[in-house]
Amino acid sequence: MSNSPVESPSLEEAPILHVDLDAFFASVEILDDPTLRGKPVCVGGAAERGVIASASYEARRHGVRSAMPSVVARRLCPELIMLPGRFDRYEEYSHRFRSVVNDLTPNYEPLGLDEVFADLRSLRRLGVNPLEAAWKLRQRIRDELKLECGVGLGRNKLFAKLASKKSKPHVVNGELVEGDGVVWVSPDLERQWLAQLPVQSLWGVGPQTAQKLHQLGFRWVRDLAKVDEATLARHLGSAMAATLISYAHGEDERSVELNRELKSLGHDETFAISLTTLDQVLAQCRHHAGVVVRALRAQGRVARTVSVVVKFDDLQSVSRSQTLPFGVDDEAAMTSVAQALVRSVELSRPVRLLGLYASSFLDRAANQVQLSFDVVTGTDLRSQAIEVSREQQVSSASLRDALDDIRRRYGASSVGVAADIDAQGLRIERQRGSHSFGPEGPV
DNA sequence: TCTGGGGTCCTAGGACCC
DNA sequence: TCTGGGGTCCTAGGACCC
Repeated sequence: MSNSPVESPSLEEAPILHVDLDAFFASVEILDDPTLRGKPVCVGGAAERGVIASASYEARRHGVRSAMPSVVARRLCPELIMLPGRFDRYEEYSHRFRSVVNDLTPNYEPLGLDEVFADLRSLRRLGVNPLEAAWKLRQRIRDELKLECGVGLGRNKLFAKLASKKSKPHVVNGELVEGDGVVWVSPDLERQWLAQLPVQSLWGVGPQTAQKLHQLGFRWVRDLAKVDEATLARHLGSAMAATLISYAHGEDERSVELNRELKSLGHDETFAISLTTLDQVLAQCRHHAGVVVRALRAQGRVARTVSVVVKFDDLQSVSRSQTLPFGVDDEAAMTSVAQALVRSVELSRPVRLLGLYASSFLDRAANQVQLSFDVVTGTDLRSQAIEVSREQQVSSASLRDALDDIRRRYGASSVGVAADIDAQGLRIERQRGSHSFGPEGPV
């Protein structure tokens, strides 16, 4: 992989830049504790159900990778140092990282904490050379943050991202090979990559889609360039088919989007020991609701849609959601809705994960106006104090309606079951490996 | 070896309105 | 009496990304 010096692209040839910090969480931990340097370090859950979120290159030499179950990582590397993660600290570094990018151009789009895409086209008037800008950016990140990174340049997001991946260090036969630091995808390289890359290197092709494509006989990006779109759409859906065929021709219309609005937020937890009683599940709903409403308030948002996800030990998951006529951001309301939703799920097996998510956001201020409007139409208000208490009444009446609605949607019988379970306390007992609950016997 | 927690987007079907 | 087609919103599930 070489970029000869004469091949210095113009902004038209390399308008999109992608930066990716190396082993971000693990690198921050090493910066904060230099005694970790040179050791196999990773950040992630150490418990039985934990996975690796970030691994130092020393850990990667032993085969440890992010998204790998921690038990596997420990087997591959018994001396692995596993750290729980300090996400506030990573966010601080992430802000500093974005601030350095912002000095180059404000036209950037973050992806997670450790990546950004930037559109360099607005720098045309300044006579910016993309390769020089990329090297300078990389050097500033090294100097000011003491973090390593890879930078990719390309005609679009597709190639910029493939390039930054290529620019990074990688492990070959247990040995670390330095990356190039900055990679520009020249037209020659585009052709070479489109011909030689496996389908799973494309954005959006994960294990499931890769398997489907393999079964259809498509292993390489070049194979996808010859496919009939309608045929592919029958197997992957129309959006995925159109996207992959575009990518296979080197086309990617995605723009660098500034100031993307948050669309949902939530909290979920995989329990080290699965929950086996309704009381435990309801208590977790309350806990999750607290986390979610604090995040909502920090964003100045209220959410109209509340969703819960329950994942069982067999990894099967069930979701329930309800869209309210008003937004919520208080713990009691969020807890009520979450608990009503979770009661509509048949909890006959141990619960491995519980998730609670909020979406369909409204501005907090807009929501108050709406609640006030409801009040004013019905009443002649004489004081702010009364208005506030009436708002609460309206809100709780609407909330009652919403809870009734959830019960209605899942039928009177499921309400009855839920009520019975509630009254008697759900018991899930292990009986010769199977589970039963309440008076109903084995399920 | 057996899969986290933060998110995004897509699909399909049903309800409802015009 | 039976029937249309499009648009929007909502719900459940699935796949993917970092």
